[in-house]
Amino acid sequence: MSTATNTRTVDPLSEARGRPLSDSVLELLWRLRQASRAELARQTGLSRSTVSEIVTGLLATKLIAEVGDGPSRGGRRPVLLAFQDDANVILGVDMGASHVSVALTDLRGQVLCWRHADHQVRMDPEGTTALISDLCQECLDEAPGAGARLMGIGVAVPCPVNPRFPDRLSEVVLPAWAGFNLPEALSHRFEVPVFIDNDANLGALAEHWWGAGRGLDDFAYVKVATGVGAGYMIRGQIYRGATGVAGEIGHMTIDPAGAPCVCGNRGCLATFVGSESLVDQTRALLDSHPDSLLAGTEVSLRSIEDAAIADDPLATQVMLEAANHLGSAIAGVLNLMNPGAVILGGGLSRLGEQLVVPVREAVMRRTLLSSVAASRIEASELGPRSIALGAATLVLDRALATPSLFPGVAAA
Amino acid sequence: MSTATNTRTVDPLSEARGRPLSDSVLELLWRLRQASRAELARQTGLSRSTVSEIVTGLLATKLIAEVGDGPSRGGRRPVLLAFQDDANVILGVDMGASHVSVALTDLRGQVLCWRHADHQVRMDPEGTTALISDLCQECLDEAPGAGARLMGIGVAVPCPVNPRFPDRLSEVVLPAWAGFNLPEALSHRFEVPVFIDNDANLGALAEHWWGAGRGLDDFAYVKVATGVGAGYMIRGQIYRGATGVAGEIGHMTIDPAGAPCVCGNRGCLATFVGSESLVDQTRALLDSHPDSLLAGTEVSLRSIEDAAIADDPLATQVMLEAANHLGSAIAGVLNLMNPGAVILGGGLSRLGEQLVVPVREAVMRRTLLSSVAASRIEASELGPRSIALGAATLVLDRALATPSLFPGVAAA
DNA sequence: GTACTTTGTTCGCATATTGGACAAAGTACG
DNA sequence: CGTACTTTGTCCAATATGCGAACAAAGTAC
Repeated sequence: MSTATNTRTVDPLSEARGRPLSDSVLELLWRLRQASRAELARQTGLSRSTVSEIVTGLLATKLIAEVGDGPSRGGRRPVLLAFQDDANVILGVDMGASHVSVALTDLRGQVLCWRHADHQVRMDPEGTTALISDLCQECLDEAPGAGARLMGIGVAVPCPVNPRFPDRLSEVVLPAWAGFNLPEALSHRFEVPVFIDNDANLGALAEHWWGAGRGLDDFAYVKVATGVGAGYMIRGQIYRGATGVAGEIGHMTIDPAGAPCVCGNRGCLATFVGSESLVDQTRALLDSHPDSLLAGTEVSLRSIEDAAIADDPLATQVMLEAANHLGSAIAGVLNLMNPGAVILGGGLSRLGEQLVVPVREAVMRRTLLSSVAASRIEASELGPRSIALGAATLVLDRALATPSLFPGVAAA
Repeated sequence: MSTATNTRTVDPLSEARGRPLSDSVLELLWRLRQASRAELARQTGLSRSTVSEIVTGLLATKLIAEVGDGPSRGGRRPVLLAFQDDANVILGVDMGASHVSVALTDLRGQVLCWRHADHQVRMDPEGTTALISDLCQECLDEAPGAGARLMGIGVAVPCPVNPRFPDRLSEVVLPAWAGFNLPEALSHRFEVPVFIDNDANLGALAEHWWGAGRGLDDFAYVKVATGVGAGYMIRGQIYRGATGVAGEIGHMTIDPAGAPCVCGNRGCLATFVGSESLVDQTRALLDSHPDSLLAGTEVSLRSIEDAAIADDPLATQVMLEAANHLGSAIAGVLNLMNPGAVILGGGLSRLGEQLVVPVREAVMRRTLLSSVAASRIEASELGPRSIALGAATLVLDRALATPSLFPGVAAA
């Protein structure tokens, strides 16, 4: 009774089985973009008659449309059906520790509108919720007719999400948010279902659909920004662990003799590559690099990244060390989980190959098992918008798996 | 054309979807052991008429039987149906680096017959295959009528298994076995389907069905014996990674300044807790412990375990150090994967709490994230037979998910 | 122009499952 | 006891889903 009607849990595991085959037609057409009924029949294994019937139903929803004839394959020319990417829009919210971003996307992950604001999210649930609502509304207002076509909102949060209680944000990471129900607030305001998940998980989801993880059902996404976190795709689905805290790579022990960490341990990855640590390291080295681009400036993670991109020797050195430590942790991920790829995201991935190459080298130094060492290690293809995009994709993902989530599609 | 008809791949991912609901009746009755048709209808959500029809079919296969009336729930007394655990038998083969064990089980994981033989498996595919065949035959001969009721053979191998080519054993770990097709040989000899998987994976499966992992859909099993390996249950299924080598925990770096490992790296877990390392450590300490139980004996992993169980100070010290290093690696597993439990198996788990308690302490020292540190860490409940049992369970697992594998059940 | 191919629809059929009716067998209680 | 209600298991008609065959429309190949 207390949960809002429109707020959805993250992963309805119970419905994994017994999904009607007919649902896969829509998903397939989404993937193919365009196809004839006959082609859909061939690829789904359904009969042409069955596909015809399903297509008739989908045409009524306006999610697909007939768009003329295709080329003949030696007989009558097929009627092409096309998935209508603009039939609906989705809002994706990236709530960071100190910023909020909102993306309005179509059903192909195209960003139609983008809003970003710096805000101290951690301490201010009410203000943040109001800000998110405003940014969402701005996006909807900017795109003509978007309000009426909105099908859902996805939210990425910078803390673990327990799949069993997706509405409650972790009191450990965000104590001020205890008892505050962001999804319900958004669901009430915009009257659409709201889905929520951890930011690294949604980065992985975005890469799986649109980026370097396309075609891979098992890979890891490592987000290196203010903090470090990992998200996993396992068998094509986000993996959250038993209690939703899988991917806490930031507190892996890299060096038992390292510096103490806020978590109470020593030598955690976060103590080497967290933004605070990188800024400190940079400041300490400034004396011996008086001609660095960073000399005399207010050093921040972003300014270090920029300097490294500009080939500043000091910043490059800091990044190389960070890459080395990242490599140690990633070697552990490879040994334990054997992902098909490791995709590096977050602010540091702006460095591209400048980051990836030394990480690869560090991994090689730590894993000589040939099969493991062959794993792909790559930078994100999606850039800073990947988290908000992933949040929107969460909604799309659920809807294509369960078409009754689309407005206008009758529930099975 | 080249694959044997009866050799099955490990995990037919493709058939995950569209499984007929009727199949779940058998699985449910297996879980419940006894239930009436009405009870099955309530729990599956199917109508009583449907369940009745399905039950009629299953009765004909002798997999289930009517076993009298149950207590009334306020009306007519229900006819109890019982799963017939002895309707079929399964052979589980544990092929280690230097031993072979075979278990004959019923459909409830009960070991009906057990055979064990030491053998240098690594270099001798032909001899090992013959030995396995003989041990299997002995088990079948010992149990009356077992030969006719055999439904399948599961095989655990001490190397990674690529799900896409389950028949080919890793040339890296077992070079002499390259091109040798063990499953095909067994399938031809016994004329039943043969399933194969890695030993740690099957240890995890056994714990999931019969041991400390019951009721947990996400946990890790760590096998500490001659080598160290991990098997994962993820969402109730074995997880093998992108290329089947997930769980290579033995080559995780514990200490970057540690001793060199055969893998070319330094400070791997295997260099601390592998049998060779433990034997070496023990020998080195023998001088300073002249009154140890191990003094003057041929030290082996097994004798160290025995001595530790007998509270020998030297052996205890070696085990404590091993537990400490194991804890480091397990802390990494907890941080990365957030399993619901970590179950310790293999020879060292004979120590029980003597091993588990120091491992827990070491983990606590390395993971202070409250949610992670709360993870259960336990010793295997199944003992040395767990791997062979898991191999047999692999067959049972597949058959309950796909009843047409049971002899006598018509294919859908 | 003729023979073959491909597409999409229509229609009858097979299969799985449901829901209602019903008889058998029980309980609850005056 | 007898009556009213419950539960169980079966039978049967109704329904939904998907398939295959047949067919007309539209195209290609030569």
